[in-house]
Amino acid sequence: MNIFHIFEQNIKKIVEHIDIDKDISNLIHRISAEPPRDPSHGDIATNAAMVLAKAAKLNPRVLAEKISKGLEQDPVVASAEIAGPGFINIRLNNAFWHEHLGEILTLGANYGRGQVSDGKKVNVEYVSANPTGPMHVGHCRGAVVGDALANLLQFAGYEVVKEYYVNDAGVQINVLAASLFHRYQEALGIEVGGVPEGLYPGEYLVPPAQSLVDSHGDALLKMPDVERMALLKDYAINSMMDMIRTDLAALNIHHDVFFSERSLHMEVDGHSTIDSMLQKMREKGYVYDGRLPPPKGELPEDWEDREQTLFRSTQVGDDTDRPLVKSDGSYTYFAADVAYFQDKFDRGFKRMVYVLGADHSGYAKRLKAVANAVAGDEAELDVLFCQLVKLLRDGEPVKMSKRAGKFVTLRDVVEEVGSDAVRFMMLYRKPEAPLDFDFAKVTEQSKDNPVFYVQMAHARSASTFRRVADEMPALEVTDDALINADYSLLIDDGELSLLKKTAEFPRIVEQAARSDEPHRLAFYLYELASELHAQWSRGVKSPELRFINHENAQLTLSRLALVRAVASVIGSGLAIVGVEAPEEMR
RNA sequence: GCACCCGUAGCUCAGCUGGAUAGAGCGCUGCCCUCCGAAGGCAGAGGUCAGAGGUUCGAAUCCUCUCGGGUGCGCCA
Repeated sequence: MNIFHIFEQNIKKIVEHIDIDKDISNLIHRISAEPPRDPSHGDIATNAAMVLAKAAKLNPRVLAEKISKGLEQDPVVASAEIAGPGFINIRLNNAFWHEHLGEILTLGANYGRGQVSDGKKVNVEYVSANPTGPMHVGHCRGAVVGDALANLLQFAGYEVVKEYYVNDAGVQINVLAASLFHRYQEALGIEVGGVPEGLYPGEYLVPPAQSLVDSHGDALLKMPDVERMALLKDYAINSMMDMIRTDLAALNIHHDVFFSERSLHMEVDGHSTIDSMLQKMREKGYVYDGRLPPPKGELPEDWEDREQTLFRSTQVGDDTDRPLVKSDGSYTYFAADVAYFQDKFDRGFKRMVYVLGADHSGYAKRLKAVANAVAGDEAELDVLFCQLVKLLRDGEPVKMSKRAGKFVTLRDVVEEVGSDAVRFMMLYRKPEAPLDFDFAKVTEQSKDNPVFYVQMAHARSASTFRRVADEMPALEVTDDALINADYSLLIDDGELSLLKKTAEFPRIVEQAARSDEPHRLAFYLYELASELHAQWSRGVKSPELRFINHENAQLTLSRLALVRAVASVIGSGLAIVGVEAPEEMR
């Protein structure tokens, strides 16, 4: 399906038949077949001659001559010219591209699918915002990148589970419960004054408090402390997670699994998941009691040197060993994380992807260490970091004050600019680079705005089909008719160039999936849209190039086939990105 | 002090894991509809790829160092 792979294989076969004394088996993998940067160089370029020249003791151009002879045996190869330092530029004849168009249409939504993996289980964990309040813009980027990556991997053939790690343990949840209780008392009309220092001041706890009153009345006031606290915690976590799920749904994000940190701490028959993980790790020699050197740089005020239970992560690549047990005897967040990874591994995942914010960059090493200790080379772990998003309005930074509780929520952003614009813009940059997000620009309807530009290409395709139904009612434009159209009528340079761009899709998907870089898809979609708009505009100037030709039904049909192929690929791409592919712009 | 990320056109950024003359959008200079295919298209100007070494047929890309910017550095989650 990926035509570049096909030719790469062909080239490798040809090379094996060329007489070279030296063993070249360790060089073969460096041979590549790629679209040349400059399209005038042809359809496919290969570096084979340059890679092998030394071993063959031949001038690269001489070796290239031999390889190109072999390539020209292939009936679909129109020419194979030697250029520059020894590149071979391959030009394929139109018949090849025409046949490929048929393939795109036949495969439809499956074109480009399933190329990287054969159902390997991957766990993609993303968002994982603390359930102590609504999601703010800071969460947005990781959420979108993680979701698009998961879609991409799924499309590429992995069996993907989208997972959210719910940090529903620790003191923050006690604070949340206490904050809810404060609002609960307010809702009952009890004079409690303002929200005390240290509790969450946000108003988002007011509605859950009210519904707690509706369902329980003042029953909580009479409960024993322990019982009340337990109820408040459950209630608060559930309310917050409901709120978060709603926010995520507005961004077209739906996780398969919400994994509770608290469940790792819960004891069954006297021991928890973390207990047994610790036991296992102790047997493997990764857990010991010892002292940690004080941190470098500024020493924390309450630093005390003490013996504690440590994880020997330095043995598996970390900079320092990590504490597992706090001074009050409870487990650290890190301990839960080890158990969590163990759990993922036990669930059969061969690959774990963590999408984290840039402020967690220091966490990568210890996560990898954990993976190493738990799974050895049975599973791999990748960490993706998303840099910060700078919010702008007409070029001016949007002021946010955390102290006043006046941060921009994710919901604010989605409601203002829409899920499509948010998602596309978050992907229109590589994740490790900071991102400017200007409210004014992303809602603009012009080519200045990539979301709009790509969506319009899809809408234009759809409108072409609407129009042909209107203008040429006698023409039967069915899927069958398009698949059986006479593609040999497509000979215009612009049409061929559009077709070739479309045919790059499987390759882009593969590269993006292999490198965990969903943003490549967004850029590709922009390029493809641009090709379509360009061809459309040529039709403005030269009516004989229009997709719809009233005098020539056969030509119209074959051009519509091309348009359908483009729309289909844009549709697949946008689905991965998680953005709607509209039938019309409004 | 240490670790990770970033530095490419005036601005915002791509650059296909080492390939040919480094690309796009915005901005700038021109051009293309007297609606029914301009929410668009075409062309031009604009670069010491932060700097210095190294690796090789070949470096924006890999290695080392320097400079500049960001983030994080026990018992928080």
